[in-house]
Amino acid sequence: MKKLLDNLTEELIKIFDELGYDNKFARVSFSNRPDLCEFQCNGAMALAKSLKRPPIEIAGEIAEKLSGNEIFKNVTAVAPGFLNMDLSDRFISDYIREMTRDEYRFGCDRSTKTRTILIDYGGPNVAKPLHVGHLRSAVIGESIKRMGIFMGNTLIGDVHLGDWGLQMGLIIHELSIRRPDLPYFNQAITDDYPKEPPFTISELEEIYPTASAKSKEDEKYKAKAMQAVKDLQQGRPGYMALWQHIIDVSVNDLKKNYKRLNVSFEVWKGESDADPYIPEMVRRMKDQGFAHESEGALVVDVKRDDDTKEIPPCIILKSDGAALYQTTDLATLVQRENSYHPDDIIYVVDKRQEMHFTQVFRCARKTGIVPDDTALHFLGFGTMNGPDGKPFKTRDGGIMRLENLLDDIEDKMYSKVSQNESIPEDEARDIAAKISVAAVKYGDLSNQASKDYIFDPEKFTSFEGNTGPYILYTMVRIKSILAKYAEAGGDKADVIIQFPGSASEKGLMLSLAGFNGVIENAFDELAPHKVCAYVYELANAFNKFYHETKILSEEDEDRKKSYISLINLTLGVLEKCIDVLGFEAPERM
RNA sequence: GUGUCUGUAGCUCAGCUGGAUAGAGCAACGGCCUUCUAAGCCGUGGGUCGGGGGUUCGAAUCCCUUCAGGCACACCA
Repeated sequence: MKKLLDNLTEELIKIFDELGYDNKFARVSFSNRPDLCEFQCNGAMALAKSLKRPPIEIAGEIAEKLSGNEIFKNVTAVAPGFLNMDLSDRFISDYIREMTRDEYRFGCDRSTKTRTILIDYGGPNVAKPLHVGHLRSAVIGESIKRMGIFMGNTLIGDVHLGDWGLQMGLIIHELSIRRPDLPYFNQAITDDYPKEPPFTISELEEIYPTASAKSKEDEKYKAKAMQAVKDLQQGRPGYMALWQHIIDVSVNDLKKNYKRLNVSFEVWKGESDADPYIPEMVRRMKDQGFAHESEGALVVDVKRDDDTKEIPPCIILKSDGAALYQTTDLATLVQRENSYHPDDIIYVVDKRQEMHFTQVFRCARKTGIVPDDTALHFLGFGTMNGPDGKPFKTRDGGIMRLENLLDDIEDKMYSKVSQNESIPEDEARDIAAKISVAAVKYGDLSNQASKDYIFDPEKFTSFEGNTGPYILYTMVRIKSILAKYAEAGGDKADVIIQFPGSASEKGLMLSLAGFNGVIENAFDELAPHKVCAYVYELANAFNKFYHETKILSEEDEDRKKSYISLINLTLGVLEKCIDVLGFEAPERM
């Protein structure tokens, strides 16, 4: 379905062409002065100079041509040269009616060329709990993934686990001290290891930091851990089996935590999956002359003449011959190219890693790991700060677990929801969980991803104004009306859309009509906050309409049906929007 | 030091492919529940858009400069 503004712009283009004016100035936009008009075109002012005529005259000429047009009404030229116009009642109601016929997409067409897009938005380490630092990547990435799918693309979300390297050696070594009796450490045994893991997730979460601390104080301990890594990489059976247990236990726990946030991944690949590609990749880089030695390390130069700053070379192998994280990320690209041939790869990672990815991207292009027609996107997000403006911490300054953060928010929500005594406890728990997710995700997503933002639990749980709960509340109101309508024997599928009967009704219609443009634009720009802004505007438009309009007590049956159709569409669009943002609304609250 | 991002109401943030009187929310103050959920709606007060130049008919938006803050700058990830 053609976007509203495109429809209008096309009308203007016709006029501009007739008059012989450059039609690039014909663009129509939503008015920035809703008190004066609904839409505007500023082209006359831009044209004035080249035409050497007063802008108001040009605008007047266009307005003249538009009189009698079926799409517009109240077209006026205003000093110094604005062209103001409103939409005809017929056009807007026709447009809305067409939206209601498209009950899954609401007039938002799929992209003309659909792509396979790989999105990397997890990055948790195994054996370590998710903490607040993992929140943004998960929330933003999930939303972009959902937008991409809605636009008709194939999206592959990859969690990209940190499941390789020293951390694994540390755990294995620490475990070998605590439980030397385990069969994994007995080299005589090479098969038939126990199916059950020898630890729980909480034990694992304690072992790792303990081992990490020991390794920093004790050189010998560290050396042994590094030896364990080497043995693991060479495929020592006991270690491989143990490693698999660590992964399984961790992944299980991670899935549980992500699920709470409505976040899921299509693939659970990790650094270990990239590891086998490293030797071949490095050899090719050497053979093809891309890599050379510098200060003992193997590097690929990635600087360019137009750089505004010095971009250091991309290190492929350290001077001791070991791979490092750039190597792993490059090998991951080899693996992704191999497995999926994506058209786009999007990294949703902390913006502090921008330099690293600049190097990796350039190196991947230069060495042909990634073909020229594969787009690499770096979507860097800012830091989540506490109310004090500094990185979010627990009360005593430690790292806050994501789980604990969500528990806190959920408890506060529950105490609020449970004040409504008509709601049984189970349902109240469920509602509180839904509102919490909405509060947290909307609070995050409504900020531009690239900026730092302040996460204030008090603010997020008070939920008045521009918040997730406000959106949910609006939706619950609509659901409640629709339920009562159905109880009284009405059928919301019986769609009638009449001409708008009030300013607030037309306002709601205009807001609804913007849906397809907003989603398309938000995905193009990888900007979920634009969906939030839209959802808020739409909820406002509905609440204003709701306040002024008695829907169920309307006596004119057709009028009532029209209202029902309109609010049903509103609910559908809101549901689609929050689905794309990654949360859902309860039936009541 | 170099680069980069940010600076908009008391607070938290939109707006930044240049357009009319710079918008929301919170906080403050004042209205609106015998009627579809008041977690709502309506209104009032609150701004040198960090400062200074420039381009333009027109600048929060583009350019230059300056101040303040964050972040990154090859063998950690």
